[in-house]
Amino acid sequence: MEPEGPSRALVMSDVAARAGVSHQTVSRVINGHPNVAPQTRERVERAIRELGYRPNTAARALVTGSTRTIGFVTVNINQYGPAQTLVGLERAARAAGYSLSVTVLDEATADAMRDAVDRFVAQSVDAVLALATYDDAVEALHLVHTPLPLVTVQSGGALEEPAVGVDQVAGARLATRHLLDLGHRTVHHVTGPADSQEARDRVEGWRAELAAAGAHVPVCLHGDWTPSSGYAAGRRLAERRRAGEEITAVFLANDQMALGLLAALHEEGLEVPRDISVVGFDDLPEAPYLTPPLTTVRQDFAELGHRAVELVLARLAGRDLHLQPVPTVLLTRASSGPVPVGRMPAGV
Amino acid sequence: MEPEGPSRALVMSDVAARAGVSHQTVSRVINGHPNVAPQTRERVERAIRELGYRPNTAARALVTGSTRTIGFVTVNINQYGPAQTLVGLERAARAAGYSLSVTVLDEATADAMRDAVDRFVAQSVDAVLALATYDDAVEALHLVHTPLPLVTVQSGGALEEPAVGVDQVAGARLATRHLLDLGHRTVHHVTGPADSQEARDRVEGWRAELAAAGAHVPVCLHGDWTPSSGYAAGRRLAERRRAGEEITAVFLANDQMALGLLAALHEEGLEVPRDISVVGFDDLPEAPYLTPPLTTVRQDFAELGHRAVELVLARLAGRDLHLQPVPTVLLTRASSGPVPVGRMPAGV
DNA sequence: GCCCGGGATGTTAGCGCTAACAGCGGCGGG
DNA sequence: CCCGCCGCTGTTAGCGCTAACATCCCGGGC
Repeated sequence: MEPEGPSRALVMSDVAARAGVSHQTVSRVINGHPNVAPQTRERVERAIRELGYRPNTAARALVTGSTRTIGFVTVNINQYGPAQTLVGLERAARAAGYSLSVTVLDEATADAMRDAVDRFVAQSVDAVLALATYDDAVEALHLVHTPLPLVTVQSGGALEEPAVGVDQVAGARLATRHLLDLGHRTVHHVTGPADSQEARDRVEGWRAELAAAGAHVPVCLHGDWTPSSGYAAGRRLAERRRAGEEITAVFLANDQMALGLLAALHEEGLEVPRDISVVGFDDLPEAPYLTPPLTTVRQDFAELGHRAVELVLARLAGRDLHLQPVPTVLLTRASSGPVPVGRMPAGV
Repeated sequence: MEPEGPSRALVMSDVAARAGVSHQTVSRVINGHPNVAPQTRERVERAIRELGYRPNTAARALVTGSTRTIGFVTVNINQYGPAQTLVGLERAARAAGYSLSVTVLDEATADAMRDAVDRFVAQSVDAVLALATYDDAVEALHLVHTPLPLVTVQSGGALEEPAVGVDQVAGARLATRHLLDLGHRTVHHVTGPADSQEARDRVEGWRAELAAAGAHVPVCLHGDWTPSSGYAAGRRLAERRRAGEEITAVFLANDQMALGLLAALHEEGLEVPRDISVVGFDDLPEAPYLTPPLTTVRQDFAELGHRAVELVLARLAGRDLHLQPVPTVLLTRASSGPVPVGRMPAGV
């Protein structure tokens, strides 16, 4: 007879009434406190189930100060890496009972970063995860004065603050070593943007491996992650090759640039890997279907997300954790091959 | 002398004290209520600025019942489309003063979908946005009984519930018409997965345009968005062509498949566009750098996100809005060209 | 048999904010 | 000259929950 529609949100005392206990006992059951009689606990749990009760997070957040939400701020989510990182993080956060609130920065300036973190603070997230591959972003993060734990993902470099990342240096060494093993006397490199720590780490790995092998370290070509810049690099390399320089292997800081480079080499009449071997970084879904299929380095984003959340949880618990960088895997495909005898250009 | 560190969160009464008013007046200023003397308003605003005060969203949410958060649930964020949609949504939501809480489904099952929406309900988001390109997801959404407004993005088809989407049919017609205009007698089509409404819409557009032109409608080849399936389609088309079938133009439901198809045609010794013209859908960043650069259809994801949020806001305000689908643009590049005379295969 | 300790439960007081109402002046009209 | 209304501001009462304290009851030790 009473006009009780499906509306009028359920609250804790509704459950309490049905179970014949006080709302505080319901709270205790929900939060898994000890000192609740097994029989009472069962009764409350049944009431919760029957009513389909869900605690109000806002009220809980107000009193505990914790929203069980992690803020994630990033730029360039349309890039493969960041998108995958987001997926990995969300999955790991969800598994840990947290939800993820996302902000995609329009630009990696200190102001935008500070604003994003500010909004997260106001939103009372428990922690902030920042994908900080760009220096601007990293710097901005340093300037942000926040009472909450901040964990940077993929910031690489000198890590004073808690951070997780993929071992870019090792990945680059893997790629370079692979090419040297194939018999190339040296390996050329097309970098990512200079203000990206990731890009610099890949340069470092490439250089280290060449040095370790006693190989000549050529001057880098500079790219900016885009296929367009890879295309330009391809043109320039072809030209230098025509001028007599020995160029038989190229390692590019990402697959998108490799794609552009392949297009340029093709137009220049150079064949891959017969004339030049090409190795990329990222393992885009399309990498196996390029012409030719691209040898590349894969990063484990699921693992990265997992460790990032683990680190956040540790910080939240007051523990300090020191995590190793996530390892990478080399995927050998047709774009890299041995230097054919007699195919060397005119020589020095 | 007092031990006041940078901590101890700022609350409204701190601002009130500094401005010499009551906390309620501060609240009024923040929420833009009328009936506050200009001078008082100014004093309060200054205090807010000086203190760097930000209202606590949990407390506000508790009393207003609104968290100013929108939940977004999606699958396959590593695909270009979904990732771009996310970016568009986040931007639009932020502009409207909302934040976006993201869930990436592992699989598009009803259970997973219901679970995600449930979590959003518990989180008291104000509305749920669902990227529902797959039937499973759409069905799951229908089953979800939720007290909050639910807006589907890109679900296409018969829209009973509020939804926004890109005009897939028109996009596919654009692509098909372009190829017919180039002189091709008909256009072959490689579809996306059968359980994707988007994919079916593209089929429909392709078929409609062929029918309108009185052209023969060939049997579709079936793909699943992956480069791999495009590659397989390319092999089959090449074979059928060798068998004497007239195949001079292909429209693929996305760029990734087009990429795979280009690789297959290349291996088969077929030249694009001399032997076969190819048109994709999506305009991936790498599309201009494929061999040859890919003619494709671009969707406006920023606009899509904008309209989705607009629709959510309208629903929240109790208004009902009927939005037109977002238009698409054809980008003509080198992969599509006229049918060269005398290049026709042996004929029927 | 009485007192004490501790497990199980209930009661109370906020968390920081907004909405509703109360109060308090000043100005215009009767 | 006084009343009433209105524009501005302050006061009070929750929103739904958890933490701290209060209460009750039962069993064991002296």
